[in-house]
Amino acid sequence: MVIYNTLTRVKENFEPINTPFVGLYVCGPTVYSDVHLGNCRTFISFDLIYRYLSHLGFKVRYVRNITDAGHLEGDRDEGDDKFAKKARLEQLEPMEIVQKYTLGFHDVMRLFNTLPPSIEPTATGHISEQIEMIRQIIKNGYAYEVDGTVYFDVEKYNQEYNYTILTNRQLADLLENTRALGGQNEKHGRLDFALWIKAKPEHLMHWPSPWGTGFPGWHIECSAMSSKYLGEQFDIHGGGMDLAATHHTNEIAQSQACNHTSPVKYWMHTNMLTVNGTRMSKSKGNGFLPLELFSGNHPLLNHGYSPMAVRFFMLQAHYRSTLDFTNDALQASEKGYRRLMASLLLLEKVKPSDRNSDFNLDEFSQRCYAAMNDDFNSPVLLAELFEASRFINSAYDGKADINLHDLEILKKLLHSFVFDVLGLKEENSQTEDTEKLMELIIRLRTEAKADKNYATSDSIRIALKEIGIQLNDSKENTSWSKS
RNA sequence: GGUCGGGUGGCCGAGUGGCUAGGCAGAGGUCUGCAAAACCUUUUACAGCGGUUCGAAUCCGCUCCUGACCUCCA
Repeated sequence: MVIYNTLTRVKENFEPINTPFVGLYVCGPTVYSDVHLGNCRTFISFDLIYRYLSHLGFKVRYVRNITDAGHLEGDRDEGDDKFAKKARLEQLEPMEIVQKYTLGFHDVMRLFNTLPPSIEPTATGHISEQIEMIRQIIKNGYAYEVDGTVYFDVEKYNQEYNYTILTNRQLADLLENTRALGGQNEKHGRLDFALWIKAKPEHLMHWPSPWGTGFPGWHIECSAMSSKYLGEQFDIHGGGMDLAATHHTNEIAQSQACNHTSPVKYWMHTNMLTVNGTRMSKSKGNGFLPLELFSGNHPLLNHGYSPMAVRFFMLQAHYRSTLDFTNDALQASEKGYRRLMASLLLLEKVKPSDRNSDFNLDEFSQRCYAAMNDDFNSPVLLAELFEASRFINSAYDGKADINLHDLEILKKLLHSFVFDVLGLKEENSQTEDTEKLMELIIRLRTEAKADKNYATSDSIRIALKEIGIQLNDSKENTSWSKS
């Protein structure tokens, strides 16, 4: 299996540090507002990665943090804490904000059928670990304190290590291009960033520390928590591409400065979700909320899309490509998703043949694994699955053969890839009452049709269509589905 | 300005030297009281110019367009 490593900018063979164990750390959300769809894409991408690694038999410890403290507005190191600011706005305690949006995040993740991480640590729950790490960095000579605030000394660090290793930029260029930002008069260097920030009296969230009362800088939490749960060196660290240049660059620097080891073997970055070609982001205000998407309550949407249709939409693009979010594209995915699921249902009804199978299962299986082994290429996997889908439909029609042995293998294989690896699931969970009511309505309509009372049968069909129920007439019977 | 990507058929989106990606839409067909749904078959492509090669969407050069990061964001 190969994984594209941002660190080296090539696909590398995946060899865990301590196989079969795999340490996977993903930067989670900052829970001061609703997660938007772009955030979800990253977590769905890493859900796929987590699922596939597990499917291959790796024992994965998946750590995804919750940032619930210390995340500043802008890069002004004397800025407001995002939680405190939002809390004042909503007249709530900061931890109420954290609780509200953490629960909302989990709800959305559940709807998208993502597996929960093995550990979901919070920044506020690891203040002492962060303080300890900062102390060690100061002790090692890569940070300094100014009036209760601790800064990381980037230029000092860069004398011994390569600060810009992840983005391959020149430090000199960065120095030239850095704007005049807050806290500059305290900092020794323009690129220095805060590890610990002195709390002003009005700050709601603060903790005691060797440097006085304050709160941690954004980047230190991930360094502290990843090393605590995965060790000083672990296999995979992931996040959105937007985090690479600043957050992840600083994480590497902090860990190196603290432990003198490169913390991560494979850095993986997911690309952005775009709307009309522009990145979906909180600050631009062009973000979709998942619930708007599910309900269709948004000016850009014709109707609501189910979580699985959206998940399918995201899986149809590779995680390192930008993905453009349009109504047409979603509609296409919705239909494709239904088609795939329909053929899986049909597979259960395929009758095994005595003759040789017309489907080469070995080759099919190999192609599926080859797709995923090539840096988790889910679009190619889906293309393979649609080949199987076409075969299933033919076999169901009696136009192709599959023997009992192969049929069982095919079922197992498809279930593994569709449900376990891609994390898709059947959504048509109807209540018993609905099921019985629909049986009744369909029976009445069938009777009307038998009497050639087409006015009645057609009006039933049209009325159901209007409330979103599609009747599917076939030779033998009538079934229904949500349209 | 610096760094790194991308430009693929009506839309989305894979593919990195020769072999139909796939999905949706369109067209034709099967089925049907009509229709829808479903299924089957199927047309349209690699931004432009030049080069390397027996052969390039794929490698190289130039041009144009475009995105991300460099400032909080997955």
